Amino acid sequence: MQVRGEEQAFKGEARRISIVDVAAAAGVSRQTVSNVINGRDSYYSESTFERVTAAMRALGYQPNRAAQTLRSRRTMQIGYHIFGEQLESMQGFTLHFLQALVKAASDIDNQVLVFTHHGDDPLGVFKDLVARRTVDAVILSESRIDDPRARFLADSGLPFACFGRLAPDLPQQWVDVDNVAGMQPLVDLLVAEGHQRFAYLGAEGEEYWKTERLAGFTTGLARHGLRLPKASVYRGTDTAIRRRARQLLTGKNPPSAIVTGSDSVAAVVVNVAHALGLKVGSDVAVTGFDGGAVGLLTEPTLTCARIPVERIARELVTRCLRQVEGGPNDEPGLLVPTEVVRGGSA
Amino acid sequence: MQVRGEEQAFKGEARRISIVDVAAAAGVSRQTVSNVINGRDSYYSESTFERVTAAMRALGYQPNRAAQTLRSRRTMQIGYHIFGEQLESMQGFTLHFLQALVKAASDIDNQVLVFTHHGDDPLGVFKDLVARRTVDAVILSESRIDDPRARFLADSGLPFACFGRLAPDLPQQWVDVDNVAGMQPLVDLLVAEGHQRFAYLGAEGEEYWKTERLAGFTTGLARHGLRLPKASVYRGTDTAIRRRARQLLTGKNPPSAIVTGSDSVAAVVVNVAHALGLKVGSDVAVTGFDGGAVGLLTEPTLTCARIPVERIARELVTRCLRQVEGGPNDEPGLLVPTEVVRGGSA
DNA sequence: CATTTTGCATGGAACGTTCAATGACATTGA
DNA sequence: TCAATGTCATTGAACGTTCCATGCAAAATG
Repeated sequence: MQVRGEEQAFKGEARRISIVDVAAAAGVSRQTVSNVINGRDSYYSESTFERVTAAMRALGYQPNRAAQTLRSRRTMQIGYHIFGEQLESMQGFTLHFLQALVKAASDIDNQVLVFTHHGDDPLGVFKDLVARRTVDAVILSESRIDDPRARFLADSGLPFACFGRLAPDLPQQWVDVDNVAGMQPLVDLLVAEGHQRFAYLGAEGEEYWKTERLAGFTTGLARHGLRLPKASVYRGTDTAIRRRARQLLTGKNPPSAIVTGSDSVAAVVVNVAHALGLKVGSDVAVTGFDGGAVGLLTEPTLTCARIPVERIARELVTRCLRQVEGGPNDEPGLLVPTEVVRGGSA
Repeated sequence: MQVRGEEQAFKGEARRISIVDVAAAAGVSRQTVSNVINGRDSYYSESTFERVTAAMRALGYQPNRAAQTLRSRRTMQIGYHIFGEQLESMQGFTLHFLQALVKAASDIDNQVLVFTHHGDDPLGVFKDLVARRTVDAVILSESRIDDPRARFLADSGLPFACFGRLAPDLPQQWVDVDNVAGMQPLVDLLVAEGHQRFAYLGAEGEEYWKTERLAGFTTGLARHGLRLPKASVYRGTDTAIRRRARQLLTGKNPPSAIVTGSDSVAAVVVNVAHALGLKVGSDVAVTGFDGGAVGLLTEPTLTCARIPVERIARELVTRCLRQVEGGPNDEPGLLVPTEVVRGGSA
């Protein structure tokens, strides 16, 4: 029926060493080893701890996840759901965040399972997830204010948290970047450098973060008593941005600083400036918003507001797991401040 | 010690319905239900199959993964390892492939766990993976000819497969795009359209696929008795590509078709052509190589050689799992042909 | 007819861990 | 002194499934 290889054969497989082997080696019981593993430190003495850990190391023992899960009902796995139809401009960022998430999870001994919907039923994946309990919690990316995925998970009782805003009746389960406040330190920096004439360029589209970043910039300027003329603000496609940047920089009374809504837009602007023979950083300042790989590939590197993906990932993971443990769940949604990355472009 | 929420409390939790509930409802034994679930069709009759499936549906039963894993030693999970330091240009593609992988895995009831190395020990993740058996197999991206990860996994006995080439002593475990042959149909297409003067632009770097695509293009031309002058070939950064494209298109005797090594390079070329007032597709033809989201965002959309990520993902998954099942493992590494996507750019 | 095979079904054991209850012994307090 | 408390450790049971061996009637075989 079932063809079998040589080394892989089910029976022939060397019996994996288990907790009882460790117990025997250390001269204690199963449960004591278990207690040591799970750090229930009031249940064992210093000396047994030493002996047990020594035995574990000596035998190269690692607890079996399936057995732990079966008994404790914790999978130590977190689901991460991404959309199928991601904008090209978002893909780099999504991967960047995914890495941070994997890191944050593994720091507390959890792993990340990736899901994406396919087929007609966008919630199908989640139904399965709920029924089989193959993850302890779920993290959603790009959540909208009224996200059907969040709604479904809330109803089903599976703990979750979102990267993005969420409806006010689910006030606890989201973490997002503070786009508005995030612009302030950049503005402060530019003003301190003596810049007076500003322009803003951003990607087209009605996503809230795009409008927020622009809003953050204008209020940031207002704090310094400066105002941004309508003509100095533009949002459009990459090509349009390119054209517009050239216009701005070659026009009379050009801006001394161009603030952008994302690193990729900033990269385009840097390119245009170069093409015009301008020295970015001295002739004209350019700032970005993201802090991913793009900003490191420009010449000079970008000065930008960096989205602290590590912090956000950590925050999402802990929020999820707090729910899993049934801990208090009364913290509000969280707006995380950005960090200023000082590159050479401003 | 451990604070508990109301609904989440461990004891208070409604007992999940298990295989014995289904067995009782259907009036058969545990084992029979198990046989039905696992499709061991020679062990049950048509009528019991009906009753059992009816009972499963009625109770909303889904087998518990942890219990299955514990007993059968199969996690139904595949690990996917990505590098931390991915080039910006690769990120979009990596995510694209990840989605295909998740799809391919879930089609055969498997899930994908993502790993990335962090810290000093790049193989640490894999050690853990091997010891805890939290996945049945691993898929590696961007494997090099002599990849230490592959070497380690081969030694440890954990089944794996790579997206990319691999050393000849591990001849079975890789799948890759046929970059050389992939260019041929594009060339055929362009020649059939009457193009005679070609140019090639590609990204800088020594990765084998970059040189292969260029090689594929020149041999493709050779088949039609055409030769590509040295001056018509260029590889460099985005900015350099932009400059070079402008040179080519504004020079005398400009190429009627510009073939590129990737969609993102093609997008840049399309941009330049637009800026020069040329109509892409009629004034000048441009082709890409990838078939991801980038090519759909240009105007017109790109004609390109599409990397069949779905096929590659499927192929990798089946190769892994065949090893897991101990089946024959004697197929050689696989070069997958590309598909031509006819956009408006050529 | 006796025997083997086939089709279908069953119950006990095991996978490796954590939960829950209990125990032995030393220390503290009245 | 005796009970109460605290510290450390142990044992039996359970989590929910699949493996393994076995059973039994009907069908096929010699």
